[in-house]
Amino acid sequence: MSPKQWEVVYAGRMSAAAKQTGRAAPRGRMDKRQAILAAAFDVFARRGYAQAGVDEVAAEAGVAKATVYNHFGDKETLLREAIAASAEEATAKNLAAVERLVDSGGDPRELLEDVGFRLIQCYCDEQSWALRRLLYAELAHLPDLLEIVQVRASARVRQALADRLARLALAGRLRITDPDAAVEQLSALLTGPLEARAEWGTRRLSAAEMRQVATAAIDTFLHAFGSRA
Amino acid sequence: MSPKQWEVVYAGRMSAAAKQTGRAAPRGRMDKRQAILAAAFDVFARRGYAQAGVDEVAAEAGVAKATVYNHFGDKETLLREAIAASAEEATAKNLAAVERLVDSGGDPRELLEDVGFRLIQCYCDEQSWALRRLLYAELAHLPDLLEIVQVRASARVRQALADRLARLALAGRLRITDPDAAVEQLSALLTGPLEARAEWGTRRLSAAEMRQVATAAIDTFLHAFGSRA
DNA sequence: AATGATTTAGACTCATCAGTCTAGTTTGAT
DNA sequence: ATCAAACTAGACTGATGAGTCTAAATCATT
Repeated sequence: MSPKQWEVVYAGRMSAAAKQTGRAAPRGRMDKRQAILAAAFDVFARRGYAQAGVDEVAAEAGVAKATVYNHFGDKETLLREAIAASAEEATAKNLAAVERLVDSGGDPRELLEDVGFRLIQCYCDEQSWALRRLLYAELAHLPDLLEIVQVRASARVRQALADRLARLALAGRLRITDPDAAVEQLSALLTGPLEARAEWGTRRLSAAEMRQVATAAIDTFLHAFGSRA
Repeated sequence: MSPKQWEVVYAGRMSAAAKQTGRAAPRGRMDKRQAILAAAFDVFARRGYAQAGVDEVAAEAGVAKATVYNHFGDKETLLREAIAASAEEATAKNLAAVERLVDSGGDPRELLEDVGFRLIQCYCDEQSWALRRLLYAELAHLPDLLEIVQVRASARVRQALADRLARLALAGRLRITDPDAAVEQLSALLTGPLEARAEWGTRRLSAAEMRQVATAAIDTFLHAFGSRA
């Protein structure tokens, strides 16, 4: 990649970060910064925040420890930024799945099963499990992590899903009075069974098993919210 | 309490622990042991495993640090035992709720809503959130915690619930083919919405809100599994 | 009262690790 | 080619905390 292109990425991220958080603008070269964030997330996810050493992150990022401190100031900020970046990434994938929820005239069951399956795939992604683990783990002493993930990830996906369900209801494909309540039930049905089945993220699920969970979830959902119930 | 009574408790716990884990028998006086376990869980839950100091646990238990080591050998064992004890306690409460699920001839909706509400109350207990947080947090580097909680807590409650649902189905109050699948859907509907609503355990839910979640869950559940669907 | 096990306060060792500092090297832009 | 900013290796400090040890005190039992 040429220097010009890096600049574009750099400027893009800077303005986004500035708008959203008002934090001091990141300094230093962008490729290093990205590498550090990725390494930090991996190491934190693998070892836990307290057990992870900044030296270790630096080593995995192929960077000197001082560079980490030059970019992020301290370990806590590094965690926050790594989590925020990872959450952003995961959200994008989730939104892409929700976007497929458009009425194409066919049986809504098939459509919902497809989108449900895709959402389950997102949820079962290794990084996704790691993100939730990290969040749960550090929530007690870094309560502001919640805001990062809830506002910038979870709430956005729910909002998008509610919008799509509302449109399907308006088109007569579903019988929904409160789209938010419907989303609440749907996402519970989709993700609830995964905790136990995937053994809280320690076991990989086969595509078949994920499909099965999606089918069961949509079946129950349609009994409650389908138009020809 | 008299010394005799302590002996009884002591022996009881020893044999149970020996059967289940094969760990070395606990030594020392039982009241101290209990106090340490309770304090350890509190401190670990409040600060996280790595951030918690054994000195801190000892202080909160009103005990010398050496006593902690005399009872549990090291910090990791202390965590395991504290989690196991807490999980046992939580399971007992859950099972008590499930036990109320008996056909009394009336509308099954009311019955299910009552039991659902009670299960939600258990789930939203401060200690219950702390337990899940701790579990999630340390699962990555102590995988055997999963077995403790899954086998001795989660699975037992699901089993009991499946049994009760099967009896209701047999009595014609529900239309269920696979009780395990029904339990999976039901518990997803009951607990799924709580994560977001309780902001992952950082916010206390009102009884009214818990009731509302229970009502919505049972409503959806009965659309799918009620006999006069 | 005697005894053996348990508990206690607190000092102590040793390892780990966040964060700093230094002195020299690389890099990108002009 | 030059310059300033970014990067590097690695030594260093200071704090924290797990686990041990000791000598005295307390407890339960006989």
